[in-house]
Amino acid sequence: MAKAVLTPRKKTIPRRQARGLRTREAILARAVDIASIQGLEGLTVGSLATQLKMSKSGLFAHFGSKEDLQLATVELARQIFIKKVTRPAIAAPRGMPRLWGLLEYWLALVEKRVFQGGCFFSAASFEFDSRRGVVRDRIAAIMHEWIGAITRAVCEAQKAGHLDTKVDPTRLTFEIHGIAMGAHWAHQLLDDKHAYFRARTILLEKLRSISTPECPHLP
Amino acid sequence: MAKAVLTPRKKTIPRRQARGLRTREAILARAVDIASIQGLEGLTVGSLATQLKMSKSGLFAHFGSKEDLQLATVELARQIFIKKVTRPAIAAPRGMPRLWGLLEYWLALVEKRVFQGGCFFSAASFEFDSRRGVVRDRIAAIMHEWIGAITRAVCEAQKAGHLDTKVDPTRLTFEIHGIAMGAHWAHQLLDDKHAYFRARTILLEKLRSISTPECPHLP
DNA sequence: ACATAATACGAACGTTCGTACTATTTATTC
DNA sequence: GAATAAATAGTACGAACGTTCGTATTATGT
Repeated sequence: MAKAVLTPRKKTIPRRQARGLRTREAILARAVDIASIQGLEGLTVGSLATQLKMSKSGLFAHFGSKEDLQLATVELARQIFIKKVTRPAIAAPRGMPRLWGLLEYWLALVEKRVFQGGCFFSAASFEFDSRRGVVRDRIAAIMHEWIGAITRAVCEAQKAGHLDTKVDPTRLTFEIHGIAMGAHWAHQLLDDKHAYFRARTILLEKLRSISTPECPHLP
Repeated sequence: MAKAVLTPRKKTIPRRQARGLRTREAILARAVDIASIQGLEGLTVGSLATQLKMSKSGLFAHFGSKEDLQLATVELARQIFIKKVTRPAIAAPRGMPRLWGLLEYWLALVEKRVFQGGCFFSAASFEFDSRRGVVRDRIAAIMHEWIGAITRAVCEAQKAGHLDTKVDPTRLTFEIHGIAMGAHWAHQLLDDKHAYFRARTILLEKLRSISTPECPHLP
């Protein structure tokens, strides 16, 4: 249970080359899915090795510790999130279109089951929110990043004259984020088939109700 | 790993008496706290026994299996939730006061850290939403119950003439629930000190905006 | 009081956990 | 093609996992 927190990491991991990097990728790809289903603690070296038809030791050699594996898994999940949500959204012009892009791609991410077990970060958030250590810190940092991205999009929408400047960006972000997370929850746990439709409707109406006449068309 | 799903539970647990029930209560009280921090899977027989200065076997004798322990833990969490949220809220008169009571007591529950690790059911929801089995089913059923309670309160508020009858109760519940869950998330993971204040403000303004002139005073 | 049942314990089961050390196989480099 | 380094496998470890069993201790009912 108590990790060797004091002993500095000794294990030397060789500088990986093409092949090593490929297997590492394969491992982490699987790890992200397992973690999204079983949680980052439920993600075990043994099950991961079995599923990939590798030996435990061969797999483990790619990481210095389980904590490293968790960290790397979180990192890949972040990359996927950026690729599927943040980046496509940034392709849209600053202002309301970009803000809506963030939300739409986020909802689509979970709806399309890019992570087998629903929203990776919602699950990880609630799994680690009462723990300590680098994994929790990293998850929290990424979520700060995400909240920051939404808040920034709101501010830009105000600067672009698409959104009423009287609304508090932090507060709006809070609302938006809660509703989207509620959609994930209702969809995953309660099998609410209309969860995403409802979330979209609510978010769209919310945004419309505070948008200016100059705001570009919303879907 | 693979549970004996087919074999019916054989283990005979004696009909508990005063003493047995007392220790069982003590076990479960601790279990709820551990589970709210470490999750229902992270809740282990060994750690539970150590913390209670009991033997593993003596503790385990109170339950037929770990699954039973988890189930009993969930059940106690539900009782606590009912005691601290549902029941006090029902003391308020039907309509808007009762609806607001549900929300206020719910937020207070987590703010006052009744469960050491934040919101027990939000954590359990995201931990089990991609699994199968009786534990998941029970959690989902309890959450359905809870959503039902809010929805009913909304309907009553409409019948009482406190709330605009044009609003869709299911949809309003969806919104409300998302925002409250977002508050738990922001508070627990991001250490957002204003999370509950913000959530209250948002919920109150939301309710005010759709309340009728006949609606009793909101806080 | 004595018999019966409830309660708790200690020890052990087989399994899996994360991790470490040593081989062996597979690439790369000279 | 031999030397070197990377990549995987093999084996073993101590601890913890859930669970079972036999036994001692405590309470209850007669």
